[in-house]
Amino acid sequence: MRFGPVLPRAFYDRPTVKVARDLLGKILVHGPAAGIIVETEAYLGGDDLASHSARGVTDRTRVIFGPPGHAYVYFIYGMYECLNLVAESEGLPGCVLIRAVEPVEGIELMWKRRTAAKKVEDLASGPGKLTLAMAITRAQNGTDVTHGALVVREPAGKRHVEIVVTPRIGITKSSDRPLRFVVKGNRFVSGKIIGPRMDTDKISG
DNA sequence: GGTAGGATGGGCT
DNA sequence: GCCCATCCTACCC
Repeated sequence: MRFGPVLPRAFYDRPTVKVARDLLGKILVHGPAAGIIVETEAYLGGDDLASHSARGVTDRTRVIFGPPGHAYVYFIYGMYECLNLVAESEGLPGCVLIRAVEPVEGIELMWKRRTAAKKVEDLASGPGKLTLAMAITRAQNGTDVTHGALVVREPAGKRHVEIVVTPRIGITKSSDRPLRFVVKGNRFVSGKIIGPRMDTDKISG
């Protein structure tokens, strides 16, 4: 087997910030396509007004309040879809937006799916780009990511990842919180600017 | 190297 | 009717 075991539900059944940090370096797999997760954002419950869950349970947000280890895929700006992984115990909101992966398998397929990409770094360096590259759509909304075609695996060999913490991208509400997590120095992250570095030790949860 | 503006449609008030 | 957890192109240094 090319990668390690699939992450179990217990991995996701924890505080959202911990799940977001620990997902860095793990392998997102969808069928023949796979990539190393290099950038995530945490969307919390409580007073996090940037979260889709902030206005309560609706048809769209139901999955965020459901059991951990499921995919929340939403449609944005009339054109794109974004992948989240649900954290926290059932009944509590919390999810992790996957913002970028470093392609490792099915790269030829990704080139076909991402006709606008000019270099490898463009294939999946953004939440809308990676769903295109990996063919993840709203068809996967609500699916269980602890088994099946869409899963997250441990990497083949464990290695330490250094994490940079910044504010989240593209939001206006609750925009000052240190809830974006990036693999330090990785060139497959979204955008050109990593953003202001914040104090990792101040993260709680 | 950089950025401004448009595409495009679902969710919610 | 307004607001988006975005991306791409055109255009300008």
